[in-house]
Parts: sequence; C-alpha cells; structure tokens
Amino acid sequence: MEYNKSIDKKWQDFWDRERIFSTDTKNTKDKYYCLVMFPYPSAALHVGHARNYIIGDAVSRYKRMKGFNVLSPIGFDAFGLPAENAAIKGGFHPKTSTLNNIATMRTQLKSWGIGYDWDREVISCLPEYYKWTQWIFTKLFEKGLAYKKKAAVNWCPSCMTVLANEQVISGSCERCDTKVVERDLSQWFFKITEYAQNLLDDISLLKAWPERVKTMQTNWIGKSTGVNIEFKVEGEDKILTCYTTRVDTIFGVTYMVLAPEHPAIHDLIKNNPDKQKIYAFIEKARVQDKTDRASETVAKEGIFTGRYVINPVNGKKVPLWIANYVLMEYGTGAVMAVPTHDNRDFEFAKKYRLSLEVVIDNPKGHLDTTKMNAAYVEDGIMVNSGEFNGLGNQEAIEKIADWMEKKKIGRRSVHFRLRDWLISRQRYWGAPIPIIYCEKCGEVAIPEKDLPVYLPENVAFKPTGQSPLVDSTEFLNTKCPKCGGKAKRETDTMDTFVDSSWYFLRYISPKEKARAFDAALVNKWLPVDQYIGGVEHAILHLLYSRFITKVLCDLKYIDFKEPFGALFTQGMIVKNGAKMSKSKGNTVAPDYIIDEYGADVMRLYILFMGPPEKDAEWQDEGLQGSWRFLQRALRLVEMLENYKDSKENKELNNYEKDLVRKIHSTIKEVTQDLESSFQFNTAISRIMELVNQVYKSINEGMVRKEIFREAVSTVFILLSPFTPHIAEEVNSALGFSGSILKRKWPDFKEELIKTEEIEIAVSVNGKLRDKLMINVNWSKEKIEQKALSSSKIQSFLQGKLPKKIIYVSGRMVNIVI
RNA sequence: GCCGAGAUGGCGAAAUUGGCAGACGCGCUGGGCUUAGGACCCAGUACCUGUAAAAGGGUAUGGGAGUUCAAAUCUCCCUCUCGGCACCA
Repeated sequence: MEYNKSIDKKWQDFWDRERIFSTDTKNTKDKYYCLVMFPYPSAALHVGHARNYIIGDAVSRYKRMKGFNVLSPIGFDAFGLPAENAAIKGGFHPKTSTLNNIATMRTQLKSWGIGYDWDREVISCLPEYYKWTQWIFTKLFEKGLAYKKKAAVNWCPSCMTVLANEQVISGSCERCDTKVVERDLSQWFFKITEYAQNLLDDISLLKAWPERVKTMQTNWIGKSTGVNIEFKVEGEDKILTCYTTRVDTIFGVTYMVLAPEHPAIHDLIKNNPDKQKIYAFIEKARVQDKTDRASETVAKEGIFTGRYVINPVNGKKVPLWIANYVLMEYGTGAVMAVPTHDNRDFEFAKKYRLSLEVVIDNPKGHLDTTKMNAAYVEDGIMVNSGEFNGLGNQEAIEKIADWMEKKKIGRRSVHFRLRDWLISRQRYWGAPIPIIYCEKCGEVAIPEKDLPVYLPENVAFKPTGQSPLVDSTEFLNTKCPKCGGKAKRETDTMDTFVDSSWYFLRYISPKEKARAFDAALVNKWLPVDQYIGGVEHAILHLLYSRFITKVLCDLKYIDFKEPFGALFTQGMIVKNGAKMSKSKGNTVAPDYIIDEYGADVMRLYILFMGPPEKDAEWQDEGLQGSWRFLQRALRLVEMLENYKDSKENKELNNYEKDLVRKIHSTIKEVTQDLESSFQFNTAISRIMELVNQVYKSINEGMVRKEIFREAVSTVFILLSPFTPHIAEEVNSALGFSGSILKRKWPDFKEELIKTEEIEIAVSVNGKLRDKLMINVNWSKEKIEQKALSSSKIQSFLQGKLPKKIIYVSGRMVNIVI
C-alpha cells in the first residue's frame, strides 16, 4: 500500500457524502464544542494558519472517537483594513477580493482534510451576519454602554484621512510619508470599563485557560487602589484632582504635573504671557508615541504653567507643570510628583531643577537629597510627614488614607488601566454603525425591523483613503425612524473586533433569520468546550468576547457569563526566525506540500515539529521524515496481508509479551498526551516507537498474526486524528466498514503493561556510576545491598562505609560518601 | 519602557515535574541491497580526553551565584530572542 493524493480525495469525498462532520445541535447529549479562531481572509492560508486548524481537527476527531457529539464550525472574519487598502490601490472591490479569498481558503481547508460542518459557515461581511452585529450595537446603545466622546486619531494632513496605527511608520504616513498628527474626533465607544471588575473577578472561572493568558488579562485590566487627592489652585477657586497609589509620599510633593491633554490647561494659562510657548509644547508632546511617552527611557520634557497648587496635607505651595510623561488616559491625568520616591519624577526634577524632599527614609542609612542619583522606591520609615513620622510606609498608606478621608481632603479610589473600547472606524469595509443623527431627536439607533443598515456597494475608492461612505449621499441622507424627519447616517463603521466578539454564538443557529441566535440552543452548547487560537489574541479578542458575552448575559439573552471554558493558545510557525508574513516574503504555502506529499504528511509534520503551544521553526526537510514514517507504517499493512501464521502454542513467547506490552503502553501514553494537554509531538513519537518495535519483532519472525494485526490496527487508530486519510484507508483494508471515526478510541489494560524486572541507576555522590536490574518486589534493603555490592561501586567506596544511602523507588540509588 | 513567554547536540526537540540529560525525528558517518536512487534495511552519532580498539575518566541544558545527597527543573542577579501594548487581525 502506498500513500498518494488519490487517497486524500477519496476519503474527503467519503466524509462529505456521509456527512460525518455535520452536527445535529438539537442533540445536546455529550456535546463538545470545538472552536478554532476564524481566519481573516487576507489571501491564501500559509502553514502558520494550517497549524491552528490541524490542531483543532486533531482534537475534534479524537473527541468524536471518545464518543462525544462534536461541533466543529468554521467561518471568516471578513471585514477589515487590508481588503480596503487593496481596493484603494486600484484592485477589486473589497467584497469581490474577500469572497475570492474565502473561496480559495475553503478549498485549502478541505484539501487538508479538516472536518468542518460547512453548513454552519458564517461570513462576517455579509448582511445576514452584520445585521446582528449591528443589533448587538443597538442593544449596547439602549443600555447606555455605547456612547460618543472625543478621542484622538492618527491624522495624515496630506491625505486628509485617519490612519490606523499600522499605517503610521515611525511617525509618518505609510502612503505619503507626511508627519502624522493627533486629531480629536467624536467617536463611538463601548463602555467596557463598566465591566472591568467583573472581567477581572471572572478570570477565576477560567479554570482551563493558560496561566499566562490570565495573567496578561489581569495586568491589562490593571486594577489599582489608591487615593484621589484634591489640590487647590493658588489664587483661584479651582481644584485639580490627582490620583496616587503612593499616598504615603504625599508630604514629599514638590510639584504637580498635568498631561498635555488635560482639559483644565486652557483656563489655567489664559493669562500667561508665554502661553504660545506652552501651546507649542503641548502640540509637540501630543505627536509623540504614547508607549514612548510612558516609557522610562524616553527623555522627560515639560513646561511650567506659571501657576501653583496647594498641597492639602501641609498647605505647601508647589509649582504646576505640564509634562509628556503624564498620560490623560490613566488616573486623572494629573500627577503629584515626589521626585525622591519615583524615578520618573526624579529624572524630571533633576532636569528642571525642582526641589527634592525625603519622606521615606532608608532604614539601612539616611537618605541625603544632595547625594541621591536615583529615587528611593523601596519600603522604609516615614519622616517629614507630621504625625505619621516613624511609621513603616506600608502601614502609613492606610493610616494616611483614613486621615485624609476624615479630613475630606482625599478619597480612596479604585482605578483601572483598562480604557473604554473605541469601536468607531473612519473606514468603508466594516459594519455600518446603526445610528442616525436627526435634527430633532439627536442620536437615534436604527430599530431592529430596519436592520441591517446595508453597506452601499456602489462606491468609489479614492486614493486618499477616506471612507467612501462620506461621499455617498444616497447612504448619508435618510429619515429619522422616530419622527420621520430629515436625518443623516453615521458614516463610521465598527471595529472588526466587534464582529469577532460574538461569532461563536452564531454558529449554533447560523441560518436564523429572525434573531441573532437561538438562545435556548446557545445556552446548551456554550460555553465553548475548547477554543484554539494564536497567543497573539491573548488580550484584545478574548477580552472583547468576554465583555460582549457578559453584556448579553446581563440583558438575559444568554445565561452564561464566560464564552470559552477551555482555551489553548498555539505558538507561531516561524521561518528564518521570523513570523511568516507576506511583507517578509517568508511564507510557506501548503499547496505544494499537499501536491507533492499529500495532506497527511503535512498534518503529521506540523503536529510533530514541536510542542504546539510553542513557536516552531519550519524546515522543509521535516516533511521527508513524516513521509518516510507513514510509508514505513503502511508497509506493515502489506506485510500483515502476506504474513504466514506460525502454528504457535497457547503461551505467549517473550517477543509477543513485549509487543503486547508496547501496544498497551502506547495506547496509554498517547491517550495521556492528548488528555492532559495537546502533546501531539510526543504522542506521535510514541507511535513511531511502536512501529519500530513491530518491525523488530516481525523480523524475528516469532509473533503470531493475531498480535501483529492488533499492533497494526492500533498504530492506525492512534494515528487517525493526525493522519485521517491514511487511517481510513488502512481501516477499510483491515476489513472494517464505515469511517474509522465511528470506531471507539482503544482502551489499554494496565496489567499488560506492568513488568517485574526493571533497570535502575546507581550513583555515587549524585554521579551515575552503574546500573542495576532489580525485581520490583524486592525490599529497599535488598536493593541497597545489591547496589553496594557491585564491583564498580566498591571501587568508588574503597572500603569506606557510605554516609547515607538514598533510594528513590523504581528509579535510582544514590550513595553518599 | 510596561506586560507575557522562551533559551537544552549540527537542527526540530524529549525528560514521568527535583532523581540515569538528549526519547522520537531530521542531518551526518559506515555497512547491506540495488543497473541506479534524494528509495529501502541494519548499525553508529553531545563535547573533550584516552586507546590499536576498548575499558575508563572529565565537561555539558544562554551566563553568573546559591539551596540540595541530587538541579534543564527551585531561588537571586545578568544577557539575548519572540509575542502583545488598545485603529493589523
């Protein structure tokens, strides 16, 4: 038997015909929802994508054989920037190119033998899907969870258009190289911050998520508890509130800093003769990259406002500055600066010669402001802090907070790093935000009966990159659904992350016309039992999906709080040390591999190349190994057919016992590898070992046909989640009818795995010196005795008595001398 | 910069979670088979030292310290690589 392409086709057609992968969602007994992150149809899929779907397919096939009623759907995250860019460059309409890409990808996925329920396919750029994305928007809007506010965008003054972060190349427009500026636009947000605490608390429900993803989400939400403190502006009835987590340093404040975006600045500097200079500084700071501004390494820059504020705890007057290192997005946009105990403040104070005062002393030696060359950020003893002197600073945090609350000069406050989700995009290729602006009624959401708001298809793509919706008068002008008066449509579209925040619900009832999903069924099928995708989605996509799920739960559309019960994040496949991308030109197309070797060779290699959660380097040569192994395994099937059964006695001989042991231990280990985590690489290596051993025992000619047959059958049933086409072929050659997926995953018998005789290591002072065959029933004393009596060990002992002997059961003896 | 992950032979990796480092595969070397093979079968393969060949030593899991009878695994410090950082998806 030889593996070739016709085998792939034969079994793919068979699965299709028998509808093996179509799932009856009405039957919810033993349900198992296996979900892979749906792809963005950029162009053809490369082997990096393939890894995701192959892992998902291996899991879903394994679970089917374990008797689960598996649902494995697929769809396409089809809105997005690249298709629109291509259209602007003069190519196809985004819809055409996207649907073409989808057609290619569909063919690819099928040619790899990935088993999906294709009747459930969802495509997020089609009205039957985005109608419901819009519906979700209106539900959030009704709930007050969607609102408008001003927010900064990247603006190219030459193209007169908004740029995505990706389109800004080191501060300049990717298209025309003009310096990009920040510009405030009124934009739509989802109030995810209202769910910050909730999203944080429920991380504890995510038992089967990787720790690292949970940590990243926790840090992203970034809860901190501190105190809001009100500083009076000198000579005015104005108050500036700052937020600090280090209220213990409040007596050491020597100046205050505002973010350049702070709304109070305008008023504060209106009488300042130098205000033009200040405005110039603000403009400059706002152009700087935000991650740079927040980083400790980038030069701190600031300007004095000419005003002073009063520290409420001691009445001290301190100067008020504006600086690039303060961000409006976090806290209150105003920071009390304590240069002696914060490194950024320290650097800034040194640069602008602002004064320093120590309020937390180092217990190991007094701090001297004239000699400090960095802030003292460790714990210490309170000094220069009035009645709090002498306390430990950790203790003082609580005491000072109490005291300030009593005196009504500060309030305990919780802050989150998480910001509201900006969902407006000034682009064409996305779901239109279903809002109209009525001259009388203001912002009005489109009622469900009028959804979807169709994205007009007959539009022109100008090279400026401005959304064509702005010029489409036919789209723009409409009537108010409330009063029937004149109204204009919102021209922004939604972030594609909104599309992907609920697609897993749509799969359950994808054809549903009257509602987004069949809630009763969704409640039975979700949470997803296993979600599989790239670790690069660890924060945004997963957080947004959790948020939308929680909102829908609170609105009583669904009755579960978390969408994904278990999560597996696979690593990237890299080539020449870099992530595969078209721009780097290092993608590996699977098509030639399928052509040359067949789908199973590619699948096997991708699963074998390394642990699936880690990045792996693609090497074409690896395919050879998989090819060779599969051919070698197939040759066993031929050998079996021609095998002459020797007339054996009833007792199994040692070759047979060993082979039976190997069969059962392989089943055990492969099953464990799949159950505990997705260790496909080691599972496959164990099957390789079994094949090697079958060759050995058959070459000896001492094995009866029945056991040989069991070995071959085991090899292919264990391989079937990984190399399904070959497995089906062998399965039918062995005389089984129907799909191998309908057979049960094999069980192992523990008593057939056990052995009496094992080899253990003997070491002296931790260094391996000898090996020893022991019987597992021997006592500890007997084993230690045997170890000591070996001549090799004796030569190390040189007649001396050992200090100590450590015996690790069934593993080793260590003799300490 | 912040958050997260990682570093083991020539290469991809394994190591029962503190107990024989390098399973399995690639590559390479030698042999067999073959008209031929980038096919197949068998054997060998961390490094240094040693030897005619062995035996035998010694050194090794990014670097440095530490804990332990015993460390790839635990602790501290350092270096480098990768992912995310809110308008790529």
